[in-house]
Amino acid sequence: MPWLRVADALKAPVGTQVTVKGWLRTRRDSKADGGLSFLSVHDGTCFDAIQAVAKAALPNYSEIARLTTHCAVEVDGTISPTPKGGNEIQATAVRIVGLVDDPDHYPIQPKQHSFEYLREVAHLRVRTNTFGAVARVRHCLAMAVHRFFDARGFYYVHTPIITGSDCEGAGHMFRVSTLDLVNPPRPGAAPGPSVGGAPPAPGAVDFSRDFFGKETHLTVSGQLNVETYCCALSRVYTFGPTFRAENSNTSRHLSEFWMIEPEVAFADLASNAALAEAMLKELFDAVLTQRPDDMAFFEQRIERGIIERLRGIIEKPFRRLPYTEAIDILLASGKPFEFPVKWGLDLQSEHERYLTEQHFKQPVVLTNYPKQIKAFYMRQDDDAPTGPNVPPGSRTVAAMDVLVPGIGEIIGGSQREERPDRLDARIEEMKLPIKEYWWYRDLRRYGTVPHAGFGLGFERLVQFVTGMQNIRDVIPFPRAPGQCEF
RNA sequence: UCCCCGAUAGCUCAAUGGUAGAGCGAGCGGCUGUUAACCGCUAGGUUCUAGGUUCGAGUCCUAGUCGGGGAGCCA
Repeated sequence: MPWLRVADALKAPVGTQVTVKGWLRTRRDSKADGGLSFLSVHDGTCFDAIQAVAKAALPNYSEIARLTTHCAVEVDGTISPTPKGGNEIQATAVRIVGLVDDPDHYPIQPKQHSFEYLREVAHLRVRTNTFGAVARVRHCLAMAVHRFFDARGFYYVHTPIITGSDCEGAGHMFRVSTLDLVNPPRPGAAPGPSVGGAPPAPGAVDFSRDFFGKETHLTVSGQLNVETYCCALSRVYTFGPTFRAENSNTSRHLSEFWMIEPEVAFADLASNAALAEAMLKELFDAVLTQRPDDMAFFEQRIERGIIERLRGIIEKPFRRLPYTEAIDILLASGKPFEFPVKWGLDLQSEHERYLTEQHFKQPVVLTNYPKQIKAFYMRQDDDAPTGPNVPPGSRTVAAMDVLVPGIGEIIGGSQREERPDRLDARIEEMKLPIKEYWWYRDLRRYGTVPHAGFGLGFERLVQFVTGMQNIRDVIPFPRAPGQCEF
């Protein structure tokens, strides 16, 4: 008999002889027709399980009648309609492949479990409805990302995970080292082979003897590297893991997460924002059309209205809003914010939430932030901002944040500073180690072009699409401070 | 990292400083084309960890670990 995925067996014509292989969700027994068991079998190929009907006449029925949740089985049988509509399998054979040992203590039971509990059994939680659905939606989004960029002539660039520059500028980094932590080499200590690099300061650890001959870390962003490929291939993107050693304990932060970073040559901030908007809309559309089964589940059990919200976002243009105007709106709102609203200060969560959830009720692209609160590589705007709330002498940069209701910042990006003198001036101003940026600055010396890009937090995207509240529940094995089991 | 809250059976939760309980799940039986099934019986506990107060601590105190909500850092 042909082995069908459960997704295909559910659509197969009545009368088809099939084999399905998978795991039991539940078993229910009946004494009707001389005794039968209903086995709900799923294999992860779609949200639904298929019901197999096993009659007492089967030679191994006494074993079948003892099957419990997540026992592995192979079922041969004939596709038939159920009395209530839909397909089921009239089993001619049920082969028991793997039993569940000690079902009383098996961590996953046919009942609602809290997400906090399931996180402690992350190796098994993917067998549940919710985490199976999250896994499929996550895959669907990842594939849609690649399709979106491929269709527009972007090249997928594998930027390095290990970085030798500690100047990527986005928070604390994880050290990568093969040195002996207990007794690291120091100058003046027992001599050993030096791999290379500058002589260390007295008393400091001698990283010239480390694996790469210098200090190395896990990357906090592929952007600086991908800019080099952008300045040769025109349209590129990275999609890979990113590491932040920050002590963040929130439902929106991970120590290890995946980020999508496109970079486009001969592009300005406006086209950057347009790309971000087109991408998000296409991703939402992909999930709605390709995973209606899983999205129906999220709609029903995780967040009411999520499907309509995504549809609404696809249909309406995003709101564009310069930072200066956002300040005007916040000041005019009369809301008693906990943190001050003042031109030059960064917006707090409560301010962003007011804009997306109350004032506009839709995604908002905030642009042209004060230069003092943004990164060194962002392009300095030629025009000075004007308005009643702008202090004299203020300057902005071509930065953008895409804010969405519920999550907040989902994308951060900018047009990059392509003018060598202006870039150097910013590096000096911010007292960054200019020597470390030698190859990044070379891009401005040799055939510089305006270019722009952004970073999309993949897990935040999955969160937004599914309505899952905690980011630790949209990545298979979350890494967070104090959390690296599995 | 900061503020607030929490941790008791496999899971979700009760228990005035004085004998540790229920529902679900599991095992056994009954009933039923069942599908959050239903009914009965049974088993199931180092009350997060380490100290302390007390005649006596699940309960009070201290510290830690982990989890939740909010904030910061950001994606």
